[in-house]
Amino acid sequence: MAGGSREPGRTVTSKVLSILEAFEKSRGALSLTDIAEKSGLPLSTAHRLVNELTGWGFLSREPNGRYQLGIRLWELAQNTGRQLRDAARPYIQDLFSLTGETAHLAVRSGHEVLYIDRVYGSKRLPRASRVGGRLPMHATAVGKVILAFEEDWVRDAYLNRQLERHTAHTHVDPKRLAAELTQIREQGYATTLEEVRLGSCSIAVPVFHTGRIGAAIGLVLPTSQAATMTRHLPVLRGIAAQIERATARIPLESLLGSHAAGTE
Amino acid sequence: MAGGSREPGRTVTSKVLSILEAFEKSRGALSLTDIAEKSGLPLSTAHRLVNELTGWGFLSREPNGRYQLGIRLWELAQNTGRQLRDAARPYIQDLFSLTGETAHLAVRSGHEVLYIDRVYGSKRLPRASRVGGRLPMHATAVGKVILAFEEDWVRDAYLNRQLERHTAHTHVDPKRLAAELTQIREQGYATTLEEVRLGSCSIAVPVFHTGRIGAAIGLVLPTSQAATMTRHLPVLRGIAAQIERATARIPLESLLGSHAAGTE
DNA sequence: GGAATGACTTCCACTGAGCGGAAGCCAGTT
DNA sequence: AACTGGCTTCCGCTCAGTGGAAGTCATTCC
Repeated sequence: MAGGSREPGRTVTSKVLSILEAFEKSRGALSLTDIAEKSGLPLSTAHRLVNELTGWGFLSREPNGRYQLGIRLWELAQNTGRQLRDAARPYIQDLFSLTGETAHLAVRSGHEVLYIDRVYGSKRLPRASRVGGRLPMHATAVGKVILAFEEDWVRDAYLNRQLERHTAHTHVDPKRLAAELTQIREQGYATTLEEVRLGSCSIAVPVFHTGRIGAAIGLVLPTSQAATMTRHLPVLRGIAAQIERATARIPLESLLGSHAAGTE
Repeated sequence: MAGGSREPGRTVTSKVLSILEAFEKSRGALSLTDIAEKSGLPLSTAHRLVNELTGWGFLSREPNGRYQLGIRLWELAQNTGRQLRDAARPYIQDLFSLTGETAHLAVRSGHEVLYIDRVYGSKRLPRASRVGGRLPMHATAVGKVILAFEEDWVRDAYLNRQLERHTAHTHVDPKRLAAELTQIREQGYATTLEEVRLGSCSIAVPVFHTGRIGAAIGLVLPTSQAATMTRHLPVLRGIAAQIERATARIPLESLLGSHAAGTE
């Protein structure tokens, strides 16, 4: 039957999930053709699956014919990690109101920091991070502080990889980074200075859970405030302590559902 | 061979999605057996699919062997409706800081209100609503205000259904509800008094987009404040205007991706 | 201790759901 | 009127998916 590009061995499940993931790679709505391309599926296969997903509300179709992730997906996903987000949210808000700066809550996911929550003001700011987004650990204050307090093997594994450079200021030398992490562990907080993006710096402190590092909270500020950002340390530490208290009674697994679902 | 409960005609996609939806019906982690039961699949089929979903990070397995929705799902879903949430978030925060009361942003989804965002303080409060959660429109202030300003056919369709009663105070008489909606349209805000849950009341105002009702913002307060809750109206209206301004340039579809993916 | 229970995992031969090339359709565009 | 690009439908072949049954592994109970 004339060859064809049939790629046997691919499960239906993997096709469905590829379709959903196609939307991660690109902002905004996708046409059927885009989806087929990004997910590596023949057009007619994509068509059939996309239709079914739309029927279930996992995709939605805009008036112009393009597709978007559906609200059903979002609704479902709200259950994920809710314990941590819900418990920590008011404190992250306090952190923002007390400092007036963009405040973050992040955890480790594989070799990256995953931003769980973020509270910010209405002034427009250049946003490198976003809720649900990932950044490398060595370039962010939340990442560094998590890495610093992680178990040795996690830190060692991390430092053995090629460290991505974001700006000229990113610390990518494993030796120097290791030394920096030691210092962070001693002083109890981490900072960055234009290591993800020019114009902004950040400071973060650890949040512990059952004796282990669980998450980190941090602030992002314009570089102009770099010299004085340690003035926020008392607030950061106070809020971290409150989050620790609020989450202490929640079993670790149900905080994020064993959050090592690391991409990469 | 020999009968068996094979249910032909069921697509793989539907099985995968049923598994994901199984987690909506029940708080917390599920065992494989639970999943199989809730999704109506034979155990071995569920096992295979669950394994694959876990591999992709759409489910995660806790140390105790139970499954949870995975972070991957949550990450993906953050893209949904981000435009509206991100644009409105700072204003909802202001609404909370200015009033000190739990603040909500909600849209209509089918015949229900869907809570898009929620800002609250650290004091423990009985929470009827949650982000990603749904409530009937006639029992909530945000719901009533959306219904009041919706197109006639939406309102008529709604009133033609059996209206669910949550407490003794829920307004379930279609005639009286219709009159109430007219009044809401005239006065420009809606209130409830213990209509979802005893002990709390609420007030909400509409948020328009391109001339149509797009969303609603509201406050939930303890019943003790019911008599004076209209004092928050100026703030509510001011914030609504700001959200309208902030979202005006965003095309309607990309706000939530044509949000009528209504369950029910 | 060992049998019984409950929950998960693996196996494997049958089969229909899924497949996808090709043809059809429908707006725009030239 | 021919062309183009993107979506939708069709349909016979075939392999991914299936799920009953048997195997494994804790835990509980006698």
